[in-house]
Amino acid sequence: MARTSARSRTATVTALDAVHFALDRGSPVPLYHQLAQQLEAAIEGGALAPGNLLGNEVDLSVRLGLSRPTVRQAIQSLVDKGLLVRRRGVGTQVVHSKVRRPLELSSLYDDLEEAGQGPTTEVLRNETVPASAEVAAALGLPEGAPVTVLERLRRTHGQPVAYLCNHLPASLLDLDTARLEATGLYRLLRAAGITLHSAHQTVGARSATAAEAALLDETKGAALLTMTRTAYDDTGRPVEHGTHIYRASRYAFDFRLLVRP
Amino acid sequence: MARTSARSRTATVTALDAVHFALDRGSPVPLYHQLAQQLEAAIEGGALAPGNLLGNEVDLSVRLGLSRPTVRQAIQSLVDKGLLVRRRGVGTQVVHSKVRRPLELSSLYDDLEEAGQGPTTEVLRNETVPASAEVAAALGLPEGAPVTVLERLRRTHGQPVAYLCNHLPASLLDLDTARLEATGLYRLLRAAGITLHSAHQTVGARSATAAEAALLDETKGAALLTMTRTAYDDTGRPVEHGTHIYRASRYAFDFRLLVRP
DNA sequence: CAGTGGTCTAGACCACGGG
DNA sequence: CCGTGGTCTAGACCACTGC
Repeated sequence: MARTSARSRTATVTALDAVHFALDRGSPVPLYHQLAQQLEAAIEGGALAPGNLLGNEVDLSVRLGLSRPTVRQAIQSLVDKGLLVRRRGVGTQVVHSKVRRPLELSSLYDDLEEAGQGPTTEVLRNETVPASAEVAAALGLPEGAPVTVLERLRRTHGQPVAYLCNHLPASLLDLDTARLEATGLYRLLRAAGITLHSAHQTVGARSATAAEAALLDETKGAALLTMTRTAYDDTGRPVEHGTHIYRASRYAFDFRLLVRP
Repeated sequence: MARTSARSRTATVTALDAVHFALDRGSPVPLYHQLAQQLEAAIEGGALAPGNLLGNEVDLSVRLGLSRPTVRQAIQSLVDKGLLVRRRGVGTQVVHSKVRRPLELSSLYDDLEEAGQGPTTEVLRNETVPASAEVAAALGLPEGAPVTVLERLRRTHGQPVAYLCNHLPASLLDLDTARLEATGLYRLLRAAGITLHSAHQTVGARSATAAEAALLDETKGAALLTMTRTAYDDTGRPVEHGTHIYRASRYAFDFRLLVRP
């Protein structure tokens, strides 16, 4: 009884009290993930405004019928995503920034899985060749090993946007030209059971050569955005090495960073 | 007894067996973090080669005198850093890529906290002005609110590399010109107790105007790398908005991405 | 089938921050 | 001081993988 009155006395009213959570213990999706999704929905939907306290973890776990570590795991995943902030002695609150929708790092796909408009891809080249020294080094293969070389031209609204040149170990998969024109390379890799895990990128700029200008419908000397990337699968094996050239007048990289202390 | 023999029978010999771990329960640094650091050192030092299995978590926790969740937390932190991979039914192994040293995302600081060479910074401007519409929007302030505007020229080896223009809420802190020339803006922010948490960046390219060319010792029309960034502190409040211009001939962004499924 | 990581529980004590 | 998150324990059962 003393316990109960103490709890009700100290229980802080939070915006979370009004939110209903539906947890399905029979679902194959983990409880902490269900909770995280519903918390995220509450934040995105405005039920939890920026700066709102979440209320302490113990009360929340009691209310939800979960253990505290499980609740913590859910909250932690949102902290990792940058949606929540924890403060010792204070509580957990919703982050203040308004713009946080595309917080998932998408820059890996920015140029491959497009939003909205209708991008088209023309495959200029798709064949197997011996690896050059540079490609071999990037892919961790011996020089001369067979690699698939891919050259593509990407357009949006009929206008060229980017020239993409990629190299992959030939043993990895067969790339169908028709499929490549219909979808992105990364989708094909994923469909082949290859899950990307990390990538190393270098982004620079330079002036267009005459050939590049002709290909991209620019004038010679126009500013181009360049990117070279090596992507690794979840075991750390190099899977793809690409050299991309973008028309700076029609493309920019847009991404978010999370600083992990 | 049966237990013991069973365990020794099933215990897999791993490269980890040879590694000595020293855990200090009296230390203020958490056990899981001590373990993570020592595991990382073992990997970086080569005691654990790429592809090596770590051995199961239960055995490891017994050997270290820790609970399994604690060991898991240590391992998870290295998985998050991209050093380890977990596979159900298989085990935890060291990732294959050789190049993983600068896996911490450093691109936020690439241009502000330099490596090696001796960069110098010349402060061209450091004053308080009313916020323009664009700056006010980026910083979440009313238009006309006082902001500190900062213009700097960065050189390495005596050659200009970048022109940096930054805006900060004037209420945030006082920026000492002398200190700005001696260290980076982000170091000053950190020293003032402001911890950066996330940032939104846009990277593009364009041709130099005559004025930009003169400032950066380029020729008019030369390719420039541009970057605009808004940085947020750990509560999600905008802290800084910058527009930077880099000489593409002397600078490129180099960074790593981790794909979180 | 046996071994692995994946998830979850029900407690405990500590360190920090604010009133 | 008290409430918060931060850390840690000692178990449990499940799902997936590979043989």
